[in-house]
Amino acid sequence: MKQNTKRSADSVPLSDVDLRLLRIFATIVNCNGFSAAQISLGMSQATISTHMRHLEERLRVRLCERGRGGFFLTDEGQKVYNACLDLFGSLDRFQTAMGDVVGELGGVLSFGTVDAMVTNPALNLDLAIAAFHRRAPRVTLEFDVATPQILSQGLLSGTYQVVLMPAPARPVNTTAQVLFHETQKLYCGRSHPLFGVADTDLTPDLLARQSFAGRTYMPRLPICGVDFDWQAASPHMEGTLILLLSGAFIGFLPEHYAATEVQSGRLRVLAADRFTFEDPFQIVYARQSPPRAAVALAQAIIANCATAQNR
Amino acid sequence: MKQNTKRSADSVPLSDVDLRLLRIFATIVNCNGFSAAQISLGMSQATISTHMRHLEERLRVRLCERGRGGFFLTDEGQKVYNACLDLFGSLDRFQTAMGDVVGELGGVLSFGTVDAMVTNPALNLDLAIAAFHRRAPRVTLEFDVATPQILSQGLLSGTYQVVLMPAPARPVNTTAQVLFHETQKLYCGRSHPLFGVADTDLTPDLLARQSFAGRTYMPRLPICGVDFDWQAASPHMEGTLILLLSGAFIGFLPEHYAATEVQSGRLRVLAADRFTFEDPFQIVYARQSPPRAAVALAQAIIANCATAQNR
DNA sequence: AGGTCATTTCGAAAAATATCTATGTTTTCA
DNA sequence: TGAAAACATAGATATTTTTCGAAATGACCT
Repeated sequence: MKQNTKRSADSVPLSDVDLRLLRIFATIVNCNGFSAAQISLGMSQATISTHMRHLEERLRVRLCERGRGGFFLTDEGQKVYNACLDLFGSLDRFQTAMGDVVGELGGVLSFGTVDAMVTNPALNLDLAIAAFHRRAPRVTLEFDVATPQILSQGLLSGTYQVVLMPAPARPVNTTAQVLFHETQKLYCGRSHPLFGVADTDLTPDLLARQSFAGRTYMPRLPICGVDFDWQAASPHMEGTLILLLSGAFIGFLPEHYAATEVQSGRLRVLAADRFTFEDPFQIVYARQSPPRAAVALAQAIIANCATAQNR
Repeated sequence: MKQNTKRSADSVPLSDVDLRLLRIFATIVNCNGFSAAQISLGMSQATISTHMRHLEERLRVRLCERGRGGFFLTDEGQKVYNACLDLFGSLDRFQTAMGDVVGELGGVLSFGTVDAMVTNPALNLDLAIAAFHRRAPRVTLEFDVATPQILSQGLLSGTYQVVLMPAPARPVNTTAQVLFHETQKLYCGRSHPLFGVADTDLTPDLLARQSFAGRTYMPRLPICGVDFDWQAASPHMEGTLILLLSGAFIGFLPEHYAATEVQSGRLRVLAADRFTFEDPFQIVYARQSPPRAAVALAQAIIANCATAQNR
């Protein structure tokens, strides 16, 4: 018998055995060298060398330069390495799915959120995660911080299974629940010209003339009736904060996030009553066949959120 | 040496060797039985049986019932099978990426389109595919027909690399080019009350009172000034066509698609001059790191489209 | 030139895998 | 009840894979 089997030497590698080579390759890259990878891989460096040769033969490409001059990836090696990480992600997800089938919560769960969620007093993310880990101790939790765009995209592409993000942009085919509303107020730094101006003098017109620092992903529409003059933008809160502290810009921050800076006198609220809006936040996960661990995490977060609209 | 390595028996399977088992499993499912899979797999039924046992031991779940009573998947087996198809898709994509690195166009390329694209005279999809295959003969082309929603979602999740769909809903992080405009006109079937009515008597008001069959994914807004009475919807053209032929509904179809039915007298245009609109169609693919084969296919389609706005 | 470091190559032994043939077991159907 | 179909199991064997130790290479430093 045995008609096909043997992988034709001219075809690209991939399949079965080769997967191990890819894992070895990735480990070598992480360890930055063959010798250093010995411990991680638990094999002699002679063996490692052999494996690398096999992989490079399959791919017909040199993946890394090595030797006395140091270890570094070639261009192709970099691409392959990236592709590997993607692939391993898929394999993780498969493993999670497998664990689901068997009934045990296991594998890897990727959670993504926008930044500045720690200081939020209503959302007890730490407690939620503790609770989740108690309930699903064998799940490896991957915690990532990114922009809403990246998050919703990653949710669709499977990079994230659960995501915490502002509400306006809910991706299709997902289940979402609004968790809380974040109060955003307008601030400026101590050295900003408006720092000493009385609230009553802060006309929309005056504010519209100031350099404004916004969130990169926000639409540049008028806010609270003011058509701000976007002169800077940052995708995250910390960036915005620094811009404001510089004294060159005014901009919005979540109240809880700005609180400490306000107390220390480095930041000031501008007409708190007039320039404020509520940003709704939601917890989102895939609608069809979300891993049970994903649902568990979402529930843990909802349960631990003080102001959650518990349906 | 050798500290970890060995997969702990209690952990879920996955890894290296097991991948082969999954492939075997999928083949068995496709063949609907062990004996039938012998030829496809090129191994004796005894061997196949052994493999299945191994897989089920790893997963600690019975995947299928077999025996004289017939072959069928258990619930778990069905889930695993689905997860497998996902996983194989990821592996295909990895292989494509690998081919890209080496410089040869290979692997699998998934193309998705809405239906009723064959009869479109401007778009020479057949020619485009022929040209693409000449240029990239080693690429396995997967051709799928689906709704715009599914298509744009699949584009983001990596299920499709290239997609042909109506223009309004372009997903983020993609490259798109409008290819052509499809002329949509209003039709009704031979047995419909309006079939004999003169065009001049077809007032918007009269049309608004007819039962209307629309496309599932279209927003239910007024079209050409008429607020149609949605009483049926289908996600594809063929469904819409049957609804119209039934004589119970009026509805829009692409002109080229309705042409044959109009000629045979089974369909009639309703006031062609007044009730018509142009639906723009676009070719879309991922913006960052699209496989080169994807770009090649997109270009082939653009090149072969008569009315393409060649930038 | 000599020494060192990182890797490569070689050859052989051990371990794991894959597969077959032949023979049971179970279930269905006549 | 018995034959046939579909699968399971056992034992034997061939093949592949993995790994290591030891020696070789080759660049770099002094």
